[in-house]
Amino acid sequence: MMLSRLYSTIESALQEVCGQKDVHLSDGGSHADLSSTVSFSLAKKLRRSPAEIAREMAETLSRREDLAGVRVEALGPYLNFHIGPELLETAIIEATQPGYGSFPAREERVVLEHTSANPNGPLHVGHIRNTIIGDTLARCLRKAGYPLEVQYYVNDMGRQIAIVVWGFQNIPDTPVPGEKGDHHVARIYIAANRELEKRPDAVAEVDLLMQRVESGDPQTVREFRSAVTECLDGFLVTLARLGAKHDRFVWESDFIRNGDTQRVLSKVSHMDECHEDGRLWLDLSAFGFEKEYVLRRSDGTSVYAARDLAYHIWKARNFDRVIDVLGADHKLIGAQLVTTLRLLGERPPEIVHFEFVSLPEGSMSTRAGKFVSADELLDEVTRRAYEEVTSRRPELPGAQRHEIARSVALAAVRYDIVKISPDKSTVFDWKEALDFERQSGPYIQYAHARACSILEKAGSFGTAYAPEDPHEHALVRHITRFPLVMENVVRDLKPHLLAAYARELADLFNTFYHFVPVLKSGGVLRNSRLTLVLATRNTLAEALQALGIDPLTTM
RNA sequence: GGGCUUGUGGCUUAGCCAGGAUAGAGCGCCGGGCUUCUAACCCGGAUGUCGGGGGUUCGAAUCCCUCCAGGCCCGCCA
Repeated sequence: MMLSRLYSTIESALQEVCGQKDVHLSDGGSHADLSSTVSFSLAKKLRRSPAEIAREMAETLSRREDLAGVRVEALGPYLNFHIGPELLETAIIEATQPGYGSFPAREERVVLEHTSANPNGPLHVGHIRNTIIGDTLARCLRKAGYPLEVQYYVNDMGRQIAIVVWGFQNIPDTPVPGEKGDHHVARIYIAANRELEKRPDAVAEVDLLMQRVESGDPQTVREFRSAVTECLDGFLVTLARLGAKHDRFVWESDFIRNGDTQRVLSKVSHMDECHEDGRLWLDLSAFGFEKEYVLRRSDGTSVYAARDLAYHIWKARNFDRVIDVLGADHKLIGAQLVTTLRLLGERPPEIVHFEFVSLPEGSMSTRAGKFVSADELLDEVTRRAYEEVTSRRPELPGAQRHEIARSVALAAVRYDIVKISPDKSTVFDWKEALDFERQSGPYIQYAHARACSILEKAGSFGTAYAPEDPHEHALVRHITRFPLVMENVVRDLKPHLLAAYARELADLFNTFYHFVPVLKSGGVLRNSRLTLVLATRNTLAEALQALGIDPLTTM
């Protein structure tokens, strides 16, 4: 908080001094805490050299009361701001407190939808990119003080589900002992698709199921519900293993049953863009959409887009900020949805799109049975983590080794996914998934565990702030930036920024650890270093928790 | 064909929206470091036309145009 307030103080001081709004203020990199390149743009206006302007501005700014505690200096054309020791000391002490990086409670109610995979087979390594991005954002939003509800939108009446139901009716099913519901549903779904390819005539039976479920035929509704529930129960187990929790599961069919879909369709029918020719569709070509946005079929049944519209109107009216995490394949439909909601005068969602995860042999497909399931991934990574823990800490009891392995595996999986910017498509790689070294979740956990170990051995100590080593200063500087990073993550909805921050903090701590003795130092130096270790430990823990990773105290 | 998006050392990637100070990392490679607070660690080295070309600018990985390559989308599916 302190640093972000300082940022705006410096910004307005600069604006006053140079008389323009854009003051080119940015992170000072390795040169300073903050720096400005405004002298370049002033140089042209004033017809004087940038360095000269910077020097004068530095003098003026140095005399300002509101910048007390900040050292301003000109280095060539650059205007550098160095935050003074008193301010840093306050920030470091703040960083030792639980909840560092959190903000006071806010009024704005937020709803975040993530994962929402079709219940026709287990979550795979593509789906969990959605889960991990979504859950990390959820944790960050909560930490940032927002009242948040996390929702899973259950697509319980799509064609895929009709195929599953048809499969349960028509495919001989031999139970597999110990098989999870979602894997069972996938087995039926894959077999049903194969069968339907052989018997195209049976497709009409699937269509009939879809009509019956929309009209509310009790028997069909029960069969759909039962298939979906079986799959969803499997999802719940996987989601729990991933550390992700939804507050509410919203069933798509509810928006048919409660009349919302009908209501939105009748509202839409009065729009200028609306056309009815048996079907009901919107012409959004004025907004750059070539394709017709069909909402109701000629047989009278609604299309996914119509139910989605009803769902989003419901969210818009009950929350102040609506966030969806969706795959890149939903970009077009998402943009159409946003445009339509705007035309209807409803609050559109902020959509976080993530690009696809594919396998080395090509794209994943539940229908074709070509996917690596999240359960498989977690099992394998946990197995490897257990091997690793056992070879490093053979003296620990088995139960504890299993517990550490579980946490390490989750850290590896979550971090491996969240560290990559969502707009990069990726290829799933077992070697990378099983890597517990640098730029991994376990690496950051390890730094945390090391800090814990020092603090445990230290016993009680007095708080102090007297950094002298460059490694200490670097650590201090990074720790004080944490609240700014959290603010950026929830503003821009970019969880990978937090992943990068945590890894950098671990890097700096490990270097500090190597070069700077803590327990062996004495007097105020020892207390100062222990305070810094405590601040690091706490900041790492806060960041790890926001990433959904357990801050292990030993590993 | 049209739209969206990505292209940064051998591989993976940050930085790009809000243009500036030697383009950061990791893996792999080469060479070092455990009688010292947990070596899942640390230090040093080699490796870069920031996809190609043009433009804007005092200054471009970053902005604009264009071309090339990959991914996604373009259904009365979800």
